[in-house]
Amino acid sequence: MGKQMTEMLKGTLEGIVLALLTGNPAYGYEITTLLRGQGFTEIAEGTVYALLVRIEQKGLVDVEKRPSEKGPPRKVYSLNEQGEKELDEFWNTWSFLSERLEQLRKGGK
Amino acid sequence: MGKQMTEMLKGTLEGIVLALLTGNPAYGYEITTLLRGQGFTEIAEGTVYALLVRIEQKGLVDVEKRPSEKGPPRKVYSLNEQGEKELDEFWNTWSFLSERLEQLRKGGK
DNA sequence: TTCAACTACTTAGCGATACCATGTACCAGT
DNA sequence: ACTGGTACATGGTATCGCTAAGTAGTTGAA
Repeated sequence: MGKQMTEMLKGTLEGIVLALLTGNPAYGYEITTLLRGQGFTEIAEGTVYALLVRIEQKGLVDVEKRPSEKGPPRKVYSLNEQGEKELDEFWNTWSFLSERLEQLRKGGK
Repeated sequence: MGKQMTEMLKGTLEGIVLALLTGNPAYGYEITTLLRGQGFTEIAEGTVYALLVRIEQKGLVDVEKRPSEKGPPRKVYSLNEQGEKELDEFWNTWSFLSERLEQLRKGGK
């Protein structure tokens, strides 16, 4: 999708992942394929893992290590209370930006 | 609005400014106050000027220097053809991201 | 058994962008 | 002379996504 998308994902990708995790614990590789399946075909694997490290360090998710049948053990991430709070704020920020942009698109000054 | 907004503006602020400039040439200081008036109260002045330098170097805008009655001369930016093309692409990228996010918000997997 | 392919996670270095802080400069009113 | 509004510029910082490469375990085909 190119450079524009790369820049636009900054700040939103984290929210996207948090949203994916709500009521649906998942591990890195799974999240990457999920994202790709939703059209983010060019998401770099390393990006997702780095993001997961970040949100873990920020205390937004709980982590549990589980064995896999076909590869190294998985690190399963689940959204915790603080993560839900962060996600709420994300949606607020997103809504604000989204509304401004839609207004601009309609030619609203 | 905080750190979340700062990150989210990366990639979108440029589009916002390009959108503001469509059919409406403006100078830096004016753009800054316009943005603040539209709710982006925390936009740093330096950010806008740096962005304007950037889009000028990318050839998205034409610049004209005009004297001001109350201060140093203004640099008036107007969107050119290439800028309109870039703005189109911006809206495409934005639409894609926006749709994905709205789907996520509705709980769509 | 060796090798490719898939699963699964990690990390060092890079580029782009917004922010902070500060500085320059011009003008008006007090 | 000083303050405040107008107008632009810049050097350094932090964040975040990408690139590229590596480590490791499993499976199945050659």
